[in-house]
Amino acid sequence: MNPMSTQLIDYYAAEDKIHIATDCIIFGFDNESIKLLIFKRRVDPFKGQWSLIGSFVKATESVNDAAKRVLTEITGLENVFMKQLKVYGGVDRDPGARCITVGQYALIRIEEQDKTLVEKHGAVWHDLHEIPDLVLDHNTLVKDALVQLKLKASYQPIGFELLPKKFTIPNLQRLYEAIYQKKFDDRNFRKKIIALDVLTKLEEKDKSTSKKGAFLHKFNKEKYNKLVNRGINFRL
Amino acid sequence: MNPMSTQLIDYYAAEDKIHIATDCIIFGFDNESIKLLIFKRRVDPFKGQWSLIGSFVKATESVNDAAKRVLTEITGLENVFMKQLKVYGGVDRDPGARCITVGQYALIRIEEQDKTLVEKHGAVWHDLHEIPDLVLDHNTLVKDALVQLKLKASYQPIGFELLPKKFTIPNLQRLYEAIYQKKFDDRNFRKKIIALDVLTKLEEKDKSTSKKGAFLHKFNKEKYNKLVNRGINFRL
DNA sequence: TCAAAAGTGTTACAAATACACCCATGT
DNA sequence: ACATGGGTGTATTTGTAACACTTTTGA
Repeated sequence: MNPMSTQLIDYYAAEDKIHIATDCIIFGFDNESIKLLIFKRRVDPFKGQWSLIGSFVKATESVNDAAKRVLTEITGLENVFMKQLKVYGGVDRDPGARCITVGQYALIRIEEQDKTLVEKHGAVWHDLHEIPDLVLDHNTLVKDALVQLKLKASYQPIGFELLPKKFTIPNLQRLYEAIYQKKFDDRNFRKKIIALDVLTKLEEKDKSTSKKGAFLHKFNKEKYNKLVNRGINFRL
Repeated sequence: MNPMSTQLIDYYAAEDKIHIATDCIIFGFDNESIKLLIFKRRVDPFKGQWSLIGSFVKATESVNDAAKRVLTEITGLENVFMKQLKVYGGVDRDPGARCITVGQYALIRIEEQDKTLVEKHGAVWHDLHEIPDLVLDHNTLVKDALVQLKLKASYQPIGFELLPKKFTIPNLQRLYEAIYQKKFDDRNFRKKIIALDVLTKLEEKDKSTSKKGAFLHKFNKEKYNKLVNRGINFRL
C-alpha cells in the first residue's frame, strides 16, 4: 500500500515526525464487577510484561481506526463505545523510542462468546481494583480512565454499553456500585433510574440471582440517546 | 541539538512516524465577553488565512511543552491554565501532509499589557460567537472546546483563570453568562456563588461600571482548589 | 433629580436523602 | 418453614427557581 495515498507532497517535510500509538483501556462488566482487559506485551522492550492493548498508528489510518482495529482483533467486537481519554506526550515516557500515545477507553459487556477470543490472544480480564504493574505509564492511563468513567457516569447515562440487552434493576445498580465503589440505597436508586424514563419493563424474569426473580428491563434506545445528549445529574 | 538525546536506538524503527502538532484554543475574557485568539497562518498551505495558534511538536519536547512554548510566545504569559481537548487524528484532515493535532484549550484574562504583544504577532481577539472560517478543522476544534468549557464550568469552579485578581460579583456573573450565553437571576447567582464559600470580600469598590460601585472580591485559593477537586454542581 | 447598576429576602416547588417492612419462591 | 434477594412508600431536608423593591451616586 502506498503510505501516502492521499498526499503527493509533504509541505511540512522540514518538521519532525514521531511515532504515535494508541492504547486502549478496555473496561468490561460481567454483572458483578468492573474488569480491565490486559495482556502480555509482545514487543521489546518489556516484552512479556503486562500491558494495555495498543498499536502504532499507521500513516494511512486515523487514530480512531487504529484503536478500532486493535479492539476488533482482540475482542471480536465491532461498533464498541470508545472515547478518547488523553494524549500522553512526554519525551521520555517510552524507553523504546520517542512515542506519543493516545489513550482511549472502551466499555463492553463481558459475555461468554468473547471470552474465548480474548483468551486466544493471551489477554485476561483483570479485576479493576487490583491491577498489576503495567509497562510504561499504563497504570496512569488506567487511573485517569477510571476518573473519566466516574465523571462520565455522573452526567450521562451509562450502561447501554456495559449491560446485556436485557438486565434487571439490581444488575444496573451493581454496575453503578462497581464504578463508584460504593453502596447505594435500593429504593432511591430504583426511584432515580425509573424517573429517567429510559427503561422498558419486560414480562420476563431473571431468576439466576434469586428465587423470587427480578424483572428484566431493556433500554429504550431513543429516549436513552436523548438523555445522552441532554445530560443527567447522577450523584448518588 | 541531538534530536534523540535520551534514546540511543529506536526499537520501533519499523513503524511509521507522523507529523504531530498542537493547536491552542485560547479563550480570553475582558470582563465583557469571551473572546478567541486567532491569527493569520504563516505557512503553506493556506498561508494568510485565519487559524488557531499552533506548532509542530518537536522530537525533543513534550506535547505540553509545545503548547506552552506557543502560548508564551504569542501572549507573553506563563503558567497559563491549559487542558487537553482532543486529538484530531484523521488521515486527510490536513492537505499539507498527514498530520495529527492535539487540541488544547487555554483560559486567560485579557489585560492591557498583553494586548500589545498579541498584536505584534498579528493575532487578534475575536468575538467567540462570530468566528470566521478557519483553516483545516479548526472551527471544529473551537466548537468542541466550547462544549468542553461549558461542561467544565458546570462541575468545577471557573474564573480564577479568567478574572483579574480582584473582581466584582457582577463581573463573575457576566463571565458565566458569556460562557452559557444566557442571563442569570442576580439574586440567585449571588446566593449560589457566596454559598460556595470561596470568595473574600474586600473593602474596596470598583466604580468603573456604576456610580454606586460594586465591592471587589478575591478568590481564596485554598478553598478554591479544594472545590476544584471536590467538584461543584453549577447548573443555572 | 434621575438614570443606572448594586444589593437584598421570602415563598413555592422539586429533588435528594434516610429509613423498615412485606413479597415470592426454591430448597 | 425459612433463607434470600426483590420490591415498595413516606417524611425530612436540601436545593433550586421565581419574583420586586431599595440603595447609592455621578452627571
